[in-house]
Amino acid sequence: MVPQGVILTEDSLRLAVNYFLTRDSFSFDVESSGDYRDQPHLASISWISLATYGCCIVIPLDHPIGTKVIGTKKVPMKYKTGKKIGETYFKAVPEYEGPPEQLDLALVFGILAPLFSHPKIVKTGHDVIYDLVVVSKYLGFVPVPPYFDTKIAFWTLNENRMRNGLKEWTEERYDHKYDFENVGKCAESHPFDTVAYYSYCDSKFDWLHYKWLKQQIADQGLQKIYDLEMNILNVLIGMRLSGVRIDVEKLKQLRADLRVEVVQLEGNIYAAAGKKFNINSNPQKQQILFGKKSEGNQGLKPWKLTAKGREIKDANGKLELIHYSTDDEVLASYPDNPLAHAMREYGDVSKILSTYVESWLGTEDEPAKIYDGRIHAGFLQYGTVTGRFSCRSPNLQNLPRSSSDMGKMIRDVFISEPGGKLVVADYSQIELVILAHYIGEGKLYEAFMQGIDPHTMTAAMVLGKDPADVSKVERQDLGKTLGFAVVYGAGLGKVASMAHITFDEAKRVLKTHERMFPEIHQFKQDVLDLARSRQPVPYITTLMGRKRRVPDLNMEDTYFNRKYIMGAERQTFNSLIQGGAADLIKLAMVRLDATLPDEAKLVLSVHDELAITAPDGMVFEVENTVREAMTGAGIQKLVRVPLRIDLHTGDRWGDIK
DNA sequence: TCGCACCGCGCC
DNA sequence: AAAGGGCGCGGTGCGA
Repeated sequence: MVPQGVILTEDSLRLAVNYFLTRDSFSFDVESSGDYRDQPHLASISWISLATYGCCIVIPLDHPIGTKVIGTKKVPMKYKTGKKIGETYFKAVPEYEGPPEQLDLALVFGILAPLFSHPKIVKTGHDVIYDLVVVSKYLGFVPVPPYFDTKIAFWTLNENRMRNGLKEWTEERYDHKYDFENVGKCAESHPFDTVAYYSYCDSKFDWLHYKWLKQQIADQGLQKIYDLEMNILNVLIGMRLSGVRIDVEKLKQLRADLRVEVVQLEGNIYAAAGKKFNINSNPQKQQILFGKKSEGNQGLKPWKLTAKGREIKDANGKLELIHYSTDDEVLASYPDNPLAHAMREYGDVSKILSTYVESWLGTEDEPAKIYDGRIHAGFLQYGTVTGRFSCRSPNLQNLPRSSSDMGKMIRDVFISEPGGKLVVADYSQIELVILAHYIGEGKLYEAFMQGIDPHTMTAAMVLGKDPADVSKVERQDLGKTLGFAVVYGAGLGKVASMAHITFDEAKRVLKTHERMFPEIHQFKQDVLDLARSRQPVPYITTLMGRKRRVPDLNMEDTYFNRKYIMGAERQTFNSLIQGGAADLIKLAMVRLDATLPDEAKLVLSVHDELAITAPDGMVFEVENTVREAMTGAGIQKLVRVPLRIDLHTGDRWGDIK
């Protein structure tokens, strides 16, 4: 007889695990507790549940309370952040009986170990990387692949759907709701039986979804891309566990310096405005900049609408000051206004201080994002519609670039492991490589084959010059801008402002581009036609078979729909390119993980860039491994244009580039 | 008090 | 005539 439900004895646990060991797959889920539940490498585990064919067990490990209410007690009131409101405010909460005696944690993981180390049994979960990282700590090893992730599977099947949570899908597919109190957020405060049922359902339904998803992935031709995603899980677990090392002292010094600077810049603003106001408030900025001079404001003429403002204008609504933008482009358009100037200076520094310094170091209310001298950011596979990773807690994919002073200071805080170096490699022109790969013969392709910089080639063709005669500015303004225009679908206005030319000039430039690169424009049209030929929902597939569905491509062509259709066309084409680049970097990561020496670690992935920390004595070996992983034959075979990387090695991220 | 919309902005 | 693809996050201000 195989046990079911709550497991409180060693015998029943052993019986259950013996049964699980005879199956080919199981799903599992952990409930964590403590202050670090959003940091899986630190989280404490209080429950674990497992489900497979005909069996679902729930193992409480450290639940503090029972089920029966025996009275009420008063506890200090707290904000959701965990901070106490004060010593004098209390609220009454139910008091529960003591919990049943629970199995010893070490014993449980000792018994579960053969299951998690089994090389044939699939371990599945919902956002399973979290659970895999949590149990790694208790098992003493990272669970052995193969893995399956139901969240990533749902996303692979429909990357546009925003709500891919286990709860949403369980309600949708089984019309079953089991979480009425957000138990997962704070399991330890809920009665024993409630958590037991919750944990049971998490595993049980994950298991049911798994069986369905597995088939769907295969049926929809997505096996190859899904396998790639699953192969990366192991890499991401490693990145999450090791994190990236931070020079905390340097960061604290930077905080001190920037705080002083921000105070000074605030003072400049108040002086220029002639009064104090909240500089971070847009409405107040709009009032002061654009309000009447006679009322003590600057009386500047607003000219750029915000997104909301454009919407209102389109609907013939009434425009007010709050619908006009105060962004940097606008501020820069008043070069003679001291307040606008002061605001620009302040914006730079305060943004960097709050986003990259204060929030990492933490405040009284917000916990720091640095633990043990490392940042353990989360790289999410299901975070984008194109197949790229997103990154959060904190986002390490949007640090200011080291070409600016501020960016250099921030990136200098990222350091290698002691006695090692950071090796950073990025693909050069990856998006244009993919474009040229698809188009084949043509000037862009030729440029790559001859080793000519593609932006230079673009500028040369549009200007009717030899590439050797193209100036730096022409390459940057014209070549690069047109590259963006192609890949992102930029319009006239954007091209004009990016290339620093007039509207009419932009029009001519785009016309010339179309004449000189007809194959690019033809290819765009072909991509859209192919996508539209797929019905009921149009889609494209990337280099490795990833799908991007674009329902709006189907909209009826009316005046009002026009902008949505054109937006959908830009998304479609960009997804082909951006998604292909994502395929390549993900494949490179898998290849790298398989060949990198144990002493070196992949620590960052930023779209087309990888960073690895390597011991001093192994730098040369690691560099070669990275080069082979990113450009070797096994990956080069995917594109007919040579893949190239720029590779740099240094002590700090800021040293590089 | 909190969740959300909105703005603005950092990156590729 | 006009059209910027993909993210996460900090801050403000509003309304539930």
